[in-house]
Amino acid sequence: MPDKNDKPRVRFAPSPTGFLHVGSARTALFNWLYACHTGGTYLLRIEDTDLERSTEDATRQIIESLEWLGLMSDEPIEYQTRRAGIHREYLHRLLDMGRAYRCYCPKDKLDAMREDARRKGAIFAYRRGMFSGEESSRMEAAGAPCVIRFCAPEEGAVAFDDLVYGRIEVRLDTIGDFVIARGDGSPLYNFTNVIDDIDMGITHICRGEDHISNTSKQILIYEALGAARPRFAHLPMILGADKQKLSKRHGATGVMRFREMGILPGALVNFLALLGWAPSEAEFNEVMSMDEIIARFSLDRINKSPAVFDHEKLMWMNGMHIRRTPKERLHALVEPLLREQFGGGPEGFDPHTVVRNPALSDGEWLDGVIGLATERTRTLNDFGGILDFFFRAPARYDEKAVKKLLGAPEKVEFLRATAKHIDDSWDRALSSAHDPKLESSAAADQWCAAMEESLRSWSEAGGHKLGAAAQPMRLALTGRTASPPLFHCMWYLGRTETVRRIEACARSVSGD
RNA sequence: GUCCCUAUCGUCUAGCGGUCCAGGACACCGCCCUUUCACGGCGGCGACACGGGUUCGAGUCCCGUUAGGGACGCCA
Repeated sequence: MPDKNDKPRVRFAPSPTGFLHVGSARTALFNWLYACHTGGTYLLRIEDTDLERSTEDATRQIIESLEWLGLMSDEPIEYQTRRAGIHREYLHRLLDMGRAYRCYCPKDKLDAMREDARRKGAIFAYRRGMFSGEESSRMEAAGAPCVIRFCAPEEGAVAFDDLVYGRIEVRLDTIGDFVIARGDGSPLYNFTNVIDDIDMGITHICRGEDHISNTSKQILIYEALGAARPRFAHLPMILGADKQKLSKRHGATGVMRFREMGILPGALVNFLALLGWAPSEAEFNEVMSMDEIIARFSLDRINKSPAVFDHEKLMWMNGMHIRRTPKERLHALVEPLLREQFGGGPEGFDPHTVVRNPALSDGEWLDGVIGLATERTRTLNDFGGILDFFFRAPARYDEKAVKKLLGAPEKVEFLRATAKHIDDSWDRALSSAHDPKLESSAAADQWCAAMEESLRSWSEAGGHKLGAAAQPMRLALTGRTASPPLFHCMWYLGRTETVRRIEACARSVSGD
């Protein structure tokens, strides 16, 4: 029996200063995938030590986003502000060991030194002793506020083997005595992050590439404390179309925005997983479920180069996921959207505004209609636009199409004759779909096939191709030249409404 | 400016010294299926940033150049 103790423990540690960004979501995802693949544990830690910028609202939104993506913590969520005792304890330990010290150097002096160094093209690394004269002692005696700095070694180098980037080495003379606690005593990121990772037993740290330069500082703290350092895996950045780091400027970047756009969480996860990572198969189906991704995932196949977020590909992938979603699930997702757009109470759509085939139950009808749109969508929000004519008769007809398809009186006459034929043969087509054992959608298919055959032979007998009859009818029924399959539209609209719409269109076009 | 990192089709990527006149996916363009749109199928367009090495042989290793990104906080 494998021991949970030798399994990886990973965490996602967002700071609640705004909504969950897709870049952060991708970091959370990779941690989660690694934990799932290895049978390890995935934790969530809210890094809210920056009281100025952290908000409860952001915390709530981040958790909501993670829940939606299915990336929730295996253990209760940790909040850094509730761990202050631990931070204090370690801070004193470093102070007692002489690996940290109080620094009274005023901010303006610091700024001047930084500016000076930059002008000379040098690295600014603050060192203990740079401000320790009389003034410093006086301030200390007066109990002035001071920051606490980590006492960093000055010679040699820190190195670590990044699981993605390989060996990274940084000279120690580029790292100064960095601040680990503010003037008010509250601890800072580079410190709390390390302490919490030690305390929570984190074995692998997977985070954005922008943290590479923090890593060497953090390793120094691990070493000062004699703690085992975790393995690091840095993820390449996600870029916008302009190749700049993805930000609000690039439009939708918040995870919840994608939900509003009608993106499926599984599609976003799938898309994000493939940004900077690819399975080992040379050729593979890019459309994958979470389980398929987990099974293939490994850190050593993560790319080093940054990736541009391709919105078009996300849309394509979302369409693929919509088509893979089981009927019932899709119905549950789409029905509220249709209801919102076309009205109707909790009991169903208002029968006075939605005229439909009375032979079908509410459920059969909605399932059927949603099924007609499914392969035509890229987002959940597309359903309404494709199916609108089922919920209300066309208010006007595509002008160019009217001119082309119904521009002559004889064409309008032919449309009227077509309506009559549909009306006359409706029930005959129905008899072929009579088998009560047939599922509703199969019955619909049979009726459609029968009706198509009927209309085909009728129009061919009159010297017309099927399309000559079908296209004007599509226009009459939907107001457009593009729609789901015509006979299915007729079937779900029902006999009365189909005939009514065709006549209404003929009247409207001929101006009487 | 300094430090770190990166560099294959427009985009996401496969490639871990010969099997690559570079493979797949999105997008785009044709054709097929077809009553329209879509789905699906088939085909096309399209890349190893540049220059030096190393090697019998380099997209693959090394060094430069160039370009891009990140970090240089009492933010995380």
